[in-house]
Amino acid sequence: MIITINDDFDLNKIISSGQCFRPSKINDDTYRFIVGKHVLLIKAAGINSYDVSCNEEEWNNVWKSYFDLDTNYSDIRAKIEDDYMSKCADYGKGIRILKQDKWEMLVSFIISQRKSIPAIRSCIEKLCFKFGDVIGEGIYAFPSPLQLSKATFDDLKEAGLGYRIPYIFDACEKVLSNNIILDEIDSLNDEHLFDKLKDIKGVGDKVANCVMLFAYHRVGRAPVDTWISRVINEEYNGINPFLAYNHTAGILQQYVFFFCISRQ
DNA sequence: ACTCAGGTATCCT
DNA sequence: AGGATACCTGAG
Repeated sequence: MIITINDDFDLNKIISSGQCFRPSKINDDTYRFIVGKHVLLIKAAGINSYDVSCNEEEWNNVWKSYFDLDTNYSDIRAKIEDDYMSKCADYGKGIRILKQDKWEMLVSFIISQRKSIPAIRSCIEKLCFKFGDVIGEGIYAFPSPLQLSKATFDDLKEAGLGYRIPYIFDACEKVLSNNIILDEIDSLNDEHLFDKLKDIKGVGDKVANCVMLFAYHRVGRAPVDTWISRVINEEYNGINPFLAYNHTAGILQQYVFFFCISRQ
């Protein structure tokens, strides 16, 4: 099926911007995304048009919101009045903030601490392969809380999780016991959601903000990692520029982050 | 062999 | 409250 997207949309930048770990480029022009048990193959098919492997119903019900297609990113870029931020936004034009699965983001960003992006990807794929459902030929879903909770300590050690293993078990336990209901806490305001996520072991400020931005779509949150911290110090005299952007801080953060990792 | 990676918990003051 | 330190493991 051919679909049309009239706003910023760059598949390569989206999967390279550090917000997701499983989506991949599977050949010269086709990209693969996975949401739950849905697998999407998508490739450019002309100006603003794309060839997608799903039908219209699935596109409307699953992928439109996943790609955040109701938000106008070119408008957001146009309103930036800060030179450094504008430079990053021009460079990152086409990035969108994906609306990803809450559990997957929680686990993924707990794993992400003190790991390189290739190492994070490798860990996550191992977990999917070992504990996730088969959803296609050689394609595995992200494991559910119950599926992950069945893993042994040694299983997770083999997957390369290291000292994060107890963090993952704590997340499983809190979710399975309904101590934290990931869908329900979506109704909380930013500060309360932030605190709730940080109740989970291994979730600090940065991970909580990433989960909020990439799963709960709290686009006002701008996670501060080593790259962003460096930018704050080197470009903004130690004063966090994202705090001034109430409702688009997270989007700008992605432009800046992508700019940084692309030029390392 | 060696450093560093999209941080966090813990232990200080 | 804020600073220092240890931490599993893989990629470069």
